[in-house]
Amino acid sequence: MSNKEISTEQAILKAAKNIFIRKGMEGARMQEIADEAGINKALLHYYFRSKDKLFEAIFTDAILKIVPNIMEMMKSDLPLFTKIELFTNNYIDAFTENPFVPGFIMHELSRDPSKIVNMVKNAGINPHPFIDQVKRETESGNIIPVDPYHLIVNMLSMCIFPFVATPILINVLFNKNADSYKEFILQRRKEVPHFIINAIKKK
Amino acid sequence: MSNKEISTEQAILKAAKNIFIRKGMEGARMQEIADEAGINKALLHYYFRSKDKLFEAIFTDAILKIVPNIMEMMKSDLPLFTKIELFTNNYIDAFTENPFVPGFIMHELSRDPSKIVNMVKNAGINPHPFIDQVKRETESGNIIPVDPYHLIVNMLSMCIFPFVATPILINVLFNKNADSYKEFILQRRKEVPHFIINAIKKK
DNA sequence: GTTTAGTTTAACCAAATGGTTAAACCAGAT
DNA sequence: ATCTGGTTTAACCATTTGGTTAAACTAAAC
Repeated sequence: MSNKEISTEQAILKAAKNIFIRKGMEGARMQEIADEAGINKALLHYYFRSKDKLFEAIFTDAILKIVPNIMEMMKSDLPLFTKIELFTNNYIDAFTENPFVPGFIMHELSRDPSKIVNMVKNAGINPHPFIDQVKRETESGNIIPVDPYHLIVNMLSMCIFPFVATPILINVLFNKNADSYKEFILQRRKEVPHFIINAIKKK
Repeated sequence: MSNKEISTEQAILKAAKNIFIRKGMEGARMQEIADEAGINKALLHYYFRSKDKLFEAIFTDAILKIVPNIMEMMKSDLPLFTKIELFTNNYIDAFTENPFVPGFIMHELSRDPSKIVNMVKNAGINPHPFIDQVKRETESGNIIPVDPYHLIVNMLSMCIFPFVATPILINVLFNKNADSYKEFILQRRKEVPHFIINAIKKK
């Protein structure tokens, strides 16, 4: 495997990522990807065999950017408020570094839900330790009572949605000021856990 | 315009809605829509001229299901906590009645952001009365200090995301139990404003 | 019955699409 | 120089796609 081969393959992956993110699986055209990679279209098939397989490579890479360490946090014995901070910070950090991922996954979620569902399940995500902990804290009277399922969904919502809705937020909320939006996203890291903890903290 | 014509047009719209929601604009095939409507494909062009125009009709209808009365709420003089309840309840009710809308809009948001941005702006959505109100309440010391932009985004996130992420939630959180998910969605109407108000209410 | 306007059909069209093929190219080894 | 294996190319392929066309159909009006 020569150095030149890695370069062509990487060029394809990079171009495919750009096009698939912008156009989705159905909207992306192999010729377009080849053009962006600066190669002959037949090479896409030489290296990746089919459009499906190329897409799979990009998509799997995207998913793997967010799933792995969430599990460790879910299983740990850390205090609830610390967990909430870790959970939200982990997600927001991962999305800040890879801002295309949430929109990409949500886009594919409507096109082919089973694939994403299987990948998330195969990653072994198990929310029950966290759910049990929220229940215990509620029963002990340590927090304002909250249904753990709603708490999880609220946390996910506030982490993911702002990245998915970027164009709307920039244009409607921030008057087309992308810098304001960036500043806003940086603040999310602190504001989201703060908001969530305030919602359940006894005073 | 005969009764028969309305029927063919409606059959097309109904079938197109189903297919566009499932497949998106790029993934939907005119022959497939025709098959589902039980008509000859040429009729799609006879009635709607092109795939774009047919899609436009479906999409505009979807957007109009959620935008209009949010404006009235934003401009009113109601107390902040009441507004939060109205805002979240309005959204959740609209999505409960039209569960395809959030996913459909999010899907199109990645494909063609400018269209959605323009539609939302043309609807005259102006968040500033609400933003000003949150600022006043914060300065008066009536609520826990919260940045109004983050508050708005949190509210939108918690209203919209659970509908977009339906397949993930049903399969990962609710063990494929669609009835549990439905129950969960019904609870959202009360849980979301409750959570939000708890987060900013002084105790 | 004929005429008319609207609706529908089957056949057709040109372009686009993902993919295939075989030859040319390249560089290292002999 | 030739051989070899890997890479790349241009041409080609069959199918699909959104759209067009002209004829057939339908029902109401006269």
